Amino acid sequence: MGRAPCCDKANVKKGPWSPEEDDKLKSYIQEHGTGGNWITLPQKIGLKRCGKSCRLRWLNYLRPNIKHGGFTEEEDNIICSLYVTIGSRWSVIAGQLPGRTDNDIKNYWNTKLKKKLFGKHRKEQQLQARNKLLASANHESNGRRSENSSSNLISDQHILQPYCWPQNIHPSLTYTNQGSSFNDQDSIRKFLIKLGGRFSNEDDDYYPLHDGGVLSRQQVHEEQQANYISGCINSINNNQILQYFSQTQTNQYCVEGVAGQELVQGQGSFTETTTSSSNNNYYPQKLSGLEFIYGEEMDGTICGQSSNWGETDQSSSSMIYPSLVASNFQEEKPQECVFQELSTYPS
DNA sequence: AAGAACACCAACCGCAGAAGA
DNA sequence: GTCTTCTGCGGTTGGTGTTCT
Repeated sequence: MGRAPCCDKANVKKGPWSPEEDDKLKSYIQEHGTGGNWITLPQKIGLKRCGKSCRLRWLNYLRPNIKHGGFTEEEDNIICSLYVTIGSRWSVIAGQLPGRTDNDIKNYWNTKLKKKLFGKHRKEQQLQARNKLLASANHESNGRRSENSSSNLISDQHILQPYCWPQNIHPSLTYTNQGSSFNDQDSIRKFLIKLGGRFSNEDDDYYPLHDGGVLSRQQVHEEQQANYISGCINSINNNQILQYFSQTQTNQYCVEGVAGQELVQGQGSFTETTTSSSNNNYYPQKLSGLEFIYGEEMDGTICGQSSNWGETDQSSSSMIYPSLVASNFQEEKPQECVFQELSTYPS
């Protein structure tokens, strides 16, 4: 059985709101509140609008103390930092910026901030990578002939400089493994707490579960990494990986956000995965909006999983991504293989 | 001056989770 | 426990304005 529509779509007006409609909605809500039911609200005030549309209009535009445009540098920094940490959770990010709406921040990120931060940088990187590839190709054609050109291409690419996240996004957010870097979960948590303390109690070393239980930070850390890796390599189950964790040092190259996001990073460069919060699995998936870091032509292969992000031409991509190939795993020492790759990339 | 390309942003859509019957 | 309804969220679309050729 399909879900009933929230409104009669034939009888609702779409498109831009008129000043009259704005006035009706604003004055009603200011006088009576929403009444806890957006669906019936438009009928009450005689608006031929969908309840969802009214809600959106109110939240994004009519609500008092809404700021539009004119983002400050400090706000830019906060948005960037949070995006790196928690991904595209615009409502959470908006919660840290009073007067800003998630829609506004989302638009701002997609249209301006992304380009501001990476546009020029990326072009330079791509040009550099392309030149090196050309030089490498010339060298090959003049000298030795490769038996397997594709594998050599990949290894050559690994020599190239990968995309680097700008170091000046936020003073407390760096990608080195030294000093006050953002290289562990505590740092991220402290940073988020500093921004507003919405995420957790500073003294809290335990993560609440839906069933009322708790997980220690270490347990969460291990489970997330295990889920992540098992998501990469389907043939290895979580328990095997957790077992590995219990026997070895935690991999220091996995940096987790509070909500299961991970930045798998190396020295001054990183690759990114995000997780599906909806089903509590920590499987990598597309992190929308960061293709510019990887390169537009990236084929969506994350740790050996292809996720059909779009058409690609791998040979033209200047993105260096640490590929954890499943077949490697299925051989003799699977766990060592993945951790070796993670911990040594990029060399 | 005109058309194309690009940028911006308000609004829509569909999905998932929460709440209630 | 199941179904329905509502809310909130993030991704996407499409209209409009601006810049480029």
